[in-house]
Amino acid sequence: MFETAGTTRDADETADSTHGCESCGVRARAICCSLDGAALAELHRLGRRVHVRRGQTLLWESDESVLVGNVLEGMFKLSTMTSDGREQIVGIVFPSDFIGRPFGRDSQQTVTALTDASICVFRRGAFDGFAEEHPGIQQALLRRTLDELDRARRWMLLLGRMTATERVASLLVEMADRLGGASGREIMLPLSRQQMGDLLGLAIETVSRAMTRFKDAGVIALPGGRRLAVRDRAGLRRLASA
Amino acid sequence: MFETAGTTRDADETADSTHGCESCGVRARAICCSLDGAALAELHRLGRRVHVRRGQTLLWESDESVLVGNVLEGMFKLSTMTSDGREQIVGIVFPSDFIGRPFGRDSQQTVTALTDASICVFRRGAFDGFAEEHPGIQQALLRRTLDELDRARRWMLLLGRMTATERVASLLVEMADRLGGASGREIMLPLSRQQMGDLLGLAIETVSRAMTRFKDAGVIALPGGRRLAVRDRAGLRRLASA
DNA sequence: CGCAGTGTTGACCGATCTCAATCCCGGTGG
DNA sequence: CCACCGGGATTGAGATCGGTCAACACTGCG
Repeated sequence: MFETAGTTRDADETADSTHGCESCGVRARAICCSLDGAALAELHRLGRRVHVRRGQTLLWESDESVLVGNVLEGMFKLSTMTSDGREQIVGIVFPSDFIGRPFGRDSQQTVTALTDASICVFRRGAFDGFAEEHPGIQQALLRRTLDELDRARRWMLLLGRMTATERVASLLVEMADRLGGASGREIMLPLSRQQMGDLLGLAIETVSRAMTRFKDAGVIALPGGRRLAVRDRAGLRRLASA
Repeated sequence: MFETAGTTRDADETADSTHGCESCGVRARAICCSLDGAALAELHRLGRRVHVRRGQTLLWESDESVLVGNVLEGMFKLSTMTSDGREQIVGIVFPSDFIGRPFGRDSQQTVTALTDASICVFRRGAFDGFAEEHPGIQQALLRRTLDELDRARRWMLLLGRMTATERVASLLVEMADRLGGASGREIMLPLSRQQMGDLLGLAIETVSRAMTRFKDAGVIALPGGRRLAVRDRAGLRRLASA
């Protein structure tokens, strides 16, 4: 579900192209790492850097896919909704990850910033054209998409077959792995309880109850708000089973 | 979830290469459609045609991904399991679809034939090497994988947020669209009730109950066994909501 | 200090699961 | 032609997990 750890900084809504790709923080990890100088310069001319605020939506489900891009800083959620408004988060996007649906088609998900964020965006048509000319980009995208598909399918097991306890524990383990580093260290959850519920297919209260049970069992600590520290990683992993 | 309609014929377990790609039934739709004569001949030399029986497993979850291929005839399921044996079907594979995980990595799913089937298989290493040399293949794979990812994510909405009724109705609608053609026509479900449950994240009894409710409501007919006729497609679609 | 938004807790309800009995269809053998 | 058999499918009864509704607590901020 999660791809790469990343940090968030202040952001504003201006667009600029003042920085070259050389200074780009995700240069080595994003799909552009497959490009050499000339091609990179060409791609650079097609893109611009955009800052978005937490909560802002970049693409709407079933609208035409007008833009694609790389995440530079911050995190996004991908979500879909039923016609009556039930929401399911289908992916979390981290810095260096790719956003949007290249090659025709409507966007199948809504893309919303979970934190203030900055991205390097391209008009979809222009990007498609560039990709046609540059197999390296398609190759990089392919590998990324295959990984993403594996992750989505693993999540289907969670949604279809796991209990609430297992789901919440799985999420916390993944969070800790991604954001936390050493055990015992405190991390800041990037998701509200509601968003955790939307990701896990659970009601907000069920998420909350599971977490207090884990806290009472001494497996985690919740110093308040979105702060989390994993006390017993093995125990938590056991609760996640899978 | 489903990609292409297909038929099933008798099959045996022998492998052969007697037929050229020209006569291949999925030539126009599989990823090899991106190849010209010479490259196609080269790929043909790497592959062989294999027949498998219903129930036979090609790849096991978390084993090394040793082979990939194109489905010629028949259908497969992709599935994952929890450590204690709960199963989730994460995809159904139809003729002309691609099977397996190219580019390193373990297979993340078990691939099992739902019907007698035949496929055109390659050793994964050999296929990877070929793909490196032929961007067209990677491009075709990319488009396919993007579609598959969209489908997987749509299914996540079903698993995470839909009721049992909606799930079963959604599946039947999709089945009818894929296999049925005209409304009222009878189709043969490729899945047992158990497999429908494993795909929908439901207990077998829940699937069965939903179907009899649909039958009693006159929306579908169940002439017995795996046979199904959709009587009121609009009504069924309404039950599927989404 | 109070307000608003978020998170927690409790009580209750209902959808879905589980367990178990029965049914039905297709195939087999007498 | 029919009785029997086996496996999948259906049906029923009861248990349970998670959802819903509602009250309350906490946190951060003006």
